[in-house]
Amino acid sequence: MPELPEVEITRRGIEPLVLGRTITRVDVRNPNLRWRVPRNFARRVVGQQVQQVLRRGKYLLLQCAGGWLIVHLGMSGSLRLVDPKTPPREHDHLDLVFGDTALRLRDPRRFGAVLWKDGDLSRHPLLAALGVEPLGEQFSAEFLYRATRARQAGVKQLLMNANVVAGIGNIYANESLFRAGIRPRTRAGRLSRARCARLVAAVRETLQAALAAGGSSLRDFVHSDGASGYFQQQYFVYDRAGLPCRVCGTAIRSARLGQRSSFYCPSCQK
DNA sequence: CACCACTCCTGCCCGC
DNA sequence: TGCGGGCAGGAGTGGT
Repeated sequence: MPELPEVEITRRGIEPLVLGRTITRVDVRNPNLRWRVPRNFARRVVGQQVQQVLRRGKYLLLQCAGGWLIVHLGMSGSLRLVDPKTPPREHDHLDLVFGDTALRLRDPRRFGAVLWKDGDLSRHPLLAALGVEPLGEQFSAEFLYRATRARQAGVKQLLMNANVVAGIGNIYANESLFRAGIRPRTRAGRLSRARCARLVAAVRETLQAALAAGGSSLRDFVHSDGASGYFQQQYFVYDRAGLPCRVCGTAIRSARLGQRSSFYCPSCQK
């Protein structure tokens, strides 16, 4: 599923092809996404020129002359650049057409979203409360230490709290905690400064490694319509319950934590 | 506030 | 072989 690295790779992939271009047509084949695409969507968006392609957490943001397009891929969404004449396949719900090329959203589960916001984006309710970027400078050991004080929840739940750090999903929360040697259930408020530092470094390394893996497949990822979807990686713990830890061989354990499946190595993580 | 359960939806896997 | 049931999963929403 699209986690932050996939969203960033998508951003990099579409940026050179949509930057400076004007939306000439919008085809909404199925408006029933996370939030229903309004009837006046096309009217507001056609004629807009894309000035910047940004990412905030897992939101893709296309800044246009008169407003912003906000795109979220949910858990099964993907954006591809296609020839607008290419017949849409099942689940290809929406096209943003830029003359001879189109951004096509496919999203079988329809947890994704496409929104238009007139004018300014600051204080938009979806973005206003988002925490720091995990790959940004503000996500530091000291930041995490302060953010975790007096928190009773497990550190994994805190890592996945977008109001603290934006865009860390279940897979990378699990993987980052493995890299940091910290168990998912560890109470956030009990983490030492040193462990916070290790965790911050681990999150960065994990996301960067995924970005590097995705970067190499960027061309396919963005251009080919037939490809299966997101880049595959080898995970240390995610979805590996019962399998041997890649580092020490101990069986990976799974546990339910805050409605989410968690995976950890009982030997490598304490 | 902090935390939790619930919700949207489909593909996939399992058991019968 | 086909079908029903259960489940995963991002993140907003609403309740305690």
